[in-house]
Amino acid sequence: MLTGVIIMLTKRQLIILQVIIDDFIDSARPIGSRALSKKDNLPYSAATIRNEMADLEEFGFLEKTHTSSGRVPSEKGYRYYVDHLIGPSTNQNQVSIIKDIIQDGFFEFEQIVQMSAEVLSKLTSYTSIILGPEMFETTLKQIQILPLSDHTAVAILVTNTGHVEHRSFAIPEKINSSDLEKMVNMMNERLTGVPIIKLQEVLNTEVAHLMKMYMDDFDKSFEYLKAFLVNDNPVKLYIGGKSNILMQPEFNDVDKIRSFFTMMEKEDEIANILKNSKNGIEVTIGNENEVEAIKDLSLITASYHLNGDHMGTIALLGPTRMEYRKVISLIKGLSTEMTDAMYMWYRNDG
Amino acid sequence: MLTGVIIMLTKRQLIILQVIIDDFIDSARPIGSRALSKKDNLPYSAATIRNEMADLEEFGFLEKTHTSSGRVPSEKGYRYYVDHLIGPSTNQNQVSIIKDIIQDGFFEFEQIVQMSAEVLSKLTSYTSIILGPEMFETTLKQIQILPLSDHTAVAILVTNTGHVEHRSFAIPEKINSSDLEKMVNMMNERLTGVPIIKLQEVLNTEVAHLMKMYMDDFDKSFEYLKAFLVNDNPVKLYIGGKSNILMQPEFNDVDKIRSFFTMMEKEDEIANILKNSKNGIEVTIGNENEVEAIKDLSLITASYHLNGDHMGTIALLGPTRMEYRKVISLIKGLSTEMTDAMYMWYRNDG
DNA sequence: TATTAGCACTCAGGAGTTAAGAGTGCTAAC
DNA sequence: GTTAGCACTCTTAACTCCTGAGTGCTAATA
Repeated sequence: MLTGVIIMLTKRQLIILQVIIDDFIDSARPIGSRALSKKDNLPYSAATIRNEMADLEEFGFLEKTHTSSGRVPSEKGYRYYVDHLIGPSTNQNQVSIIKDIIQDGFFEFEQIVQMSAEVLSKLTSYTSIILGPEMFETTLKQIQILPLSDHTAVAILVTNTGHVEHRSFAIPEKINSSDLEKMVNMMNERLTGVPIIKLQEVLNTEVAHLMKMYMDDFDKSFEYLKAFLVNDNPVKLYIGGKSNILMQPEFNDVDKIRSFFTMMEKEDEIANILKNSKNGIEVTIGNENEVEAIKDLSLITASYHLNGDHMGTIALLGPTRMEYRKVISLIKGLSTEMTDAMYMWYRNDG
Repeated sequence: MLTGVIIMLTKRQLIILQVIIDDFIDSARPIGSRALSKKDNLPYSAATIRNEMADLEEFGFLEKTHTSSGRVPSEKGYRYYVDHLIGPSTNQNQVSIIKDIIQDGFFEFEQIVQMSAEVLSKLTSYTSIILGPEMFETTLKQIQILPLSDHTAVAILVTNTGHVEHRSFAIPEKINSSDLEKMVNMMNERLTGVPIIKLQEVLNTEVAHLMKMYMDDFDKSFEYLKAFLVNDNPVKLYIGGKSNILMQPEFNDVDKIRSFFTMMEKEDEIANILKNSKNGIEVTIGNENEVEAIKDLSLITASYHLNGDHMGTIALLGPTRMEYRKVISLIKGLSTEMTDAMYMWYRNDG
């Protein structure tokens, strides 16, 4: 394989490479010169194509599975294909499915994300992963504590984005309902409008000493409440179509399936991969991935934004033999939609 | 195979049957007379055991995979094993793992159920499914509508069990915030304490005409609100360890894996199976299952209760070669715990 | 009479062989 | 520069052979 050299492909080589990759993406089977020469858009003899294929292999764009097999795209081949051979394709009507969901307006952002992940995986038959959104701009709207019985209550937290979290807890013996009410009022006074990521700070400085006045066994309850308010892992991962990959012929092997599912269970690791993705759309093919577990898969990521700040990441995970053209346009569309949706949500921030 | 006859097994046959099934549950491999005769608890020659095995096969408790293979338990064999050969086993320390979670008191019932499902599947390496709880005794505690911006708001519904649901929606143009407030007050007045399953009725009769007074484009908003309050599918399914079955050697075949995951996606169907399960613990082995998709699996179900009313079902789905002894005691323990937990939650119903 | 040893028989599964088919690389002709 | 032709390679599936595990039956044994 020639490396470190700028490779100029002839027009014919470009066409042949494209046809081979398109065919392989479609069929998942190696293709030979004879079969290629029969295709309408390739009016060359098998021998000519064989020569070109030999060159393309020398350049590193194609591979053989064994000495006398047909050719298969290499990772470098996919890279070239993604970078140079796929023009802009508009899956406008597919994007509009997602657009409709988002613009319905009746859904909370979280639901939108979940539904987008599911639609995305259904449209592509790959596994979709959406990270986010980050909470930079999210502020606390209201805290409410609602007694359920003499000794239990549910705490409800609402953000300006319509995100709701809640947790049940036991009311400490010494606290009566009027104490509780005062406490909540006090917290709302101090915490409303505070960005979620700053909650911990404000809680520790401003609120802690006030709380002490109301509660005798302050420590335990405060710690508990803090754990509720200050979520360690505020950025959520939405996964759609985990079992879609079972439809892909490359997962015809039980071990591969096993290792895929094992990998998908490590949500932290996946979140990390997505967090580190750059702005804009990014395609990482096979061994280009740094994480061992997905070195035989391709990952497409795109970010969505708010006022230029990176808010989250949309991703699709599939075999290296991926329908890049379709997938890229779809993800581009979705990230635009989600950026718009973010803007809509935060626009009239009360 | 002899059927319709009461079969009396000799003591030795019972022991042999038990050892064979125990061994197969452990190893998943057919076992032959020679290997059996070497076991400590079977001081008989291979020939003797062969004769007994032939009888057990004639009775229908054992099968051969081919003419000269070792024996494997038949479904009838498992049935006999479950009904007569497994004494009470107490996995007390395993049950206590779940007990600790439940009794922590800090979790909402829903979380408890989710965690139980996960622990159950982890302890067993099978897939756990928990249905419920039913809402017979659940009543509405509070409705709240919190404006997020000029034209969006989030509605929050809390039940007496600490269950919280919420949904964002667009505020109709013509409604101002004081209208909204009145409306919510009115709904709380009328709906607090109403059982969730009767919400629809009360909404249609008592609340509908009152609402009309406040809202001009009443219909759309009312319908939307109703859809939120009256959840079509109030009984939820919690699934744990979906990919656990990949560890089972019987799922060494991609097609089986595929059909399993396809089946698991049909949550309605699964919910139906569990809904129709009887009170108490129930073991359904292979073809005893009426649903086609699980005819080569075993399902163990147990119900949990409140004041004698069936509230929900705990289930484990695994290969017919299941660790029945362990699993049954575990599920028994869990259903007791969950019944207790239900009682705790509803005890001080405010 | 119940148990056991012995032996012929069966079958699954792995190793080895063969044949067909798809595809290649090279050479020579166009 | 392109193409036809041909020898060669390698996979895959089908077939055969062989071994080992296990059985059923019969006759000997306790």
